Amino acid sequence: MDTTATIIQRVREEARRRNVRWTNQREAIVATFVASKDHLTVEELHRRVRLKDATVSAATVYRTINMLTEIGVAVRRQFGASASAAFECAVDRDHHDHLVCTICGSITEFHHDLIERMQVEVADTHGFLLSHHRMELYGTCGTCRIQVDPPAAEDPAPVAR
Amino acid sequence: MDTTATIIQRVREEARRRNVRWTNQREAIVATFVASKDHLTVEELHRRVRLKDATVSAATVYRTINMLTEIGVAVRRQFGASASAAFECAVDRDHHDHLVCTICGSITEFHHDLIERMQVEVADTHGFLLSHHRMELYGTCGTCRIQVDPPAAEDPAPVAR
DNA sequence: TTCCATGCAAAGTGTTTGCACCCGG
DNA sequence: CCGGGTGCAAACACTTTGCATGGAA
Repeated sequence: MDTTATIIQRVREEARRRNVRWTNQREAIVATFVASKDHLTVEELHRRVRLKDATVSAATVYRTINMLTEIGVAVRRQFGASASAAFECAVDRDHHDHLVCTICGSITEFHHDLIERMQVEVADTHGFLLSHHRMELYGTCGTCRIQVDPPAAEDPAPVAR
Repeated sequence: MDTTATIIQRVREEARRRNVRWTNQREAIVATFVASKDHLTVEELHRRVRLKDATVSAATVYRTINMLTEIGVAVRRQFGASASAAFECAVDRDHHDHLVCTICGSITEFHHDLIERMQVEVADTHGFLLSHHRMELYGTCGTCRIQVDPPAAEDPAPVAR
């Protein structure tokens, strides 16, 4: 089990190895990022970092998150048609895909080994050497289903599409 | 089997039903779009439309492709980290997912029923009511594998990047 | 002291929109 | 004619980048 501090330490060492300087801004950004367990947009990450150090600019957050993505500490995601990218910390995390609620936007992670194996098979069948994939399932989460679909539904069914 | 003309006719009727006017620009854009069997960006579609009618603006292509997407004639896709969206004609096409070659960018469509069923199952397990999904498999296509991985490689390997 | 990193603002990209004019129904 | 459609340019949202300055090593 890695504490936030341990992860930061690791990133710091990786940075040193690459002759990347360790600044206060990076410390603040990385600390905030690895402490966040959800999927963050740059804007949200910037907002949280500002609480610690109000001088950090958005440009630096972008530069830092890109650096973290390059060294494999962050993973970039792009959900739905949302314009902005979301990032999640990749340290000590296994590969997974996402279920996205189209009502409330909540994100649930899942891993399905058989699907993964079949994806390799599909790639194989078409002569592709699979390197990675992107799979997002969109729908209505349990909580929203209850609110959208009241228990005693007497309304005519909505037109399918 | 539907000819391009038949499809245009259908779109035209759908437009009339919605009190959407049929202009020369729309005729040109829709005709070009349904005749294209590949995945087009707006820029590429605009380029092709201009060959027929040089006065059509990009704004109109955006407005028209958005209209086509709304009425279900076009489907918007977003491959990889590419900034621009790709559109494909949805008329007379069944649902499918994509294999994308990360070397040459070629796109292969596929459908795997078992995967689809398991996706529903995954959603179910997490209390989600699945509405749609997005699945793209990235890798190296057969053609590129041969060129990237030459049978008898005598050249020094290029620096990875 | 040497460069990399930063903040700022400007530039870039892909897409949307306000507006005056145009034209299909 | 009437109201939606169009071209143009400006606005937009997100992200990157040039530049002068600042700070880590």
